[in-house]
Amino acid sequence: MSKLPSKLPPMSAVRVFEAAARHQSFTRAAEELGMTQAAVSYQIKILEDRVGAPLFIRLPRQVRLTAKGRQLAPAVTEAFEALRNAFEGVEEMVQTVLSITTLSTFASNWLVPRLGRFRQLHPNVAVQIAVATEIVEFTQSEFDMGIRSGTGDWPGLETHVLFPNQFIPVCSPELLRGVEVQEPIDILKLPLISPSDPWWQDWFAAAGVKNVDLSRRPDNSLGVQQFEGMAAIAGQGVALINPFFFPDDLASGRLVKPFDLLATTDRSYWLVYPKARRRSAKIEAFRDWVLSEVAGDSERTVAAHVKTAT
Amino acid sequence: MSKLPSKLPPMSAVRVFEAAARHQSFTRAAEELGMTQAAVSYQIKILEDRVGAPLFIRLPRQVRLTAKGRQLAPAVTEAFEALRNAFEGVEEMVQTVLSITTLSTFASNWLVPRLGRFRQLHPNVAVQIAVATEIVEFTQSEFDMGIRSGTGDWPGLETHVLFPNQFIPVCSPELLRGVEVQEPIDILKLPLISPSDPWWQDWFAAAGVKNVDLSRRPDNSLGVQQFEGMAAIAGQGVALINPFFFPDDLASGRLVKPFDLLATTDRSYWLVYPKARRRSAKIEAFRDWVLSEVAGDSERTVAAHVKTAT
DNA sequence: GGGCTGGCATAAGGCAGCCTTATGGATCCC
DNA sequence: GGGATCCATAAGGCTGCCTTATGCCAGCCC
Repeated sequence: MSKLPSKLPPMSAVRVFEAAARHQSFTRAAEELGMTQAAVSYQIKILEDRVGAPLFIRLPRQVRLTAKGRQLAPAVTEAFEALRNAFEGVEEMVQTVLSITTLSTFASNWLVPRLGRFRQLHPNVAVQIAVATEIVEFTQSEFDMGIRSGTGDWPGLETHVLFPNQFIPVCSPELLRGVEVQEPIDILKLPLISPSDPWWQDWFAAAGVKNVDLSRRPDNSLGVQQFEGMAAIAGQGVALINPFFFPDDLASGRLVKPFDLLATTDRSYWLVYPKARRRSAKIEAFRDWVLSEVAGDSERTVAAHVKTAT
Repeated sequence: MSKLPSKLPPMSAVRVFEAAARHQSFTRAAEELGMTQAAVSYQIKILEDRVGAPLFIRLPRQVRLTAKGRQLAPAVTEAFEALRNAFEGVEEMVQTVLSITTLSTFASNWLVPRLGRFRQLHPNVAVQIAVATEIVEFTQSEFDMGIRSGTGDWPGLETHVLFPNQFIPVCSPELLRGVEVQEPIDILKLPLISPSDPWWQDWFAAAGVKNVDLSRRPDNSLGVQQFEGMAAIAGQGVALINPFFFPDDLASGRLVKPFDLLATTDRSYWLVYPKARRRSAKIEAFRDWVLSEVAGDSERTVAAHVKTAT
């Protein structure tokens, strides 16, 4: 006798009732719902049994709501209208909002500067960018896509490689003035922005310089390539950066490469998203756009190399 | 691209989502809905596929709504609340309102005078009485029960006989004053309330009086036994009435029976209702009460006969 | 008035969707 | 570290729902 939430009747039957009440006709309700008239009749009967009273009076060639039916119909229609609105709102959000988790420098030095072009291509998609320093699990977050650095073996994810994780020392042209830098080892004459960055060891190794001890150098480590690049541009020292992130600064000469030697790694930057959602229109759109931008980068890089070669 | 009403997702899944969102837990939602946790997980996944985005983030030992889920949950809960209210309202109406179609005299001279006792027995049931002169089809109306006169062969209906349709001439004692009424045929010395009533023929036949011509008498026919009884009480003539309808008037002597001869018919009064709804509590209550009242009538009738016999 | 049409009811039958059981993984807690 | 809690997933069975087919009833039209 307590106030049990009085189990709701089967929702499928309620939905059929709603349509039938609106149309005052089982046949037309069946059409709207894409099922047969017999199915509507069946579902209405289910509901009437459940409620314990007829909801329609069966007249020749038509049905009419009973008092109980009339009491029920407006509330049910209203409730379904609310549900429809709610789901439409969410579905619009699903289609138009694309949230992506990225790495800091990728966001600031690659993605954000280009986003305007994506907006022009897809004005109906709003991109929400979240910067994360650690890899974000899709199962434990609500991002649609992600930019990651790694080797690309993430089970369950669709992956697209963007460009390699490679490093080259850069600095401002002013920093080199008056300093003789002929061999890679000469770099050590200059201040390093992040001497504790392990990739320095790799670069020196690639340059044939062994046993470099950087541990005693003052560590100004900024942690984020973007800031290291900015520090280098400001003449504060030599930074080890990924040239993909500083194309304009390299092209304009704000940053110069004392040596054309790249330290490569086994890691790359990847665009990833859950395999299960690879069919989503907004995800396809963003993926295609990112890949086309990357392709443009490569062309420009090739062009730059050609120019350098001449 | 037009504004299609964007098909709603399966309602069963929505209902599960509503409970899960409220509890922030699949397990507790399953308990509420009386199903297993696996079923909840399954239905949520259905809905997420349908919506195209996750609605819950799966965290260790708990789930949390995503932004989309949070957008959806309140509206869905509200809609279901409205549905619950609507169905509760109707169900209360179903349980507490009993509508019955009756014959006019049965209502005025039998049912209404006794209804107070039913109300005392079942204060939570409100009886709505509708008087109809013709038989009302249950399939084309919304009555719970009916009082009918007939032979009781109505397919699909549960029937309970109440009392026979039988007739006896009655009049006010004043009408007999100074008139010699020894034999049935003497009735003809008195004015008849409804001489065109065919049952008069049957009564005279039962009394052994043949070929009575009442066609030339003025027809004051009132059509309704109740009124005919009232006219008789007022001394306007002899009425042919069913004694079950005038127990008090007969007991008090406001109406007297010149002869103790009943004209019987093959018809009776019946309490009927659709077989399909025979389990309804209010119907059972009303049926039991009516039958007990009828049983009381019979006892009183027997008592009266005994008294007459002594 | 007889055929035709439109609308709902009902029976039979088949398939799919839903639910259950069982298990595994992950984390929290004692 | 072991147990408990909570969710995901696979396998499998059953039931519920939908379809097809048919019937009935009443109105309509020629």
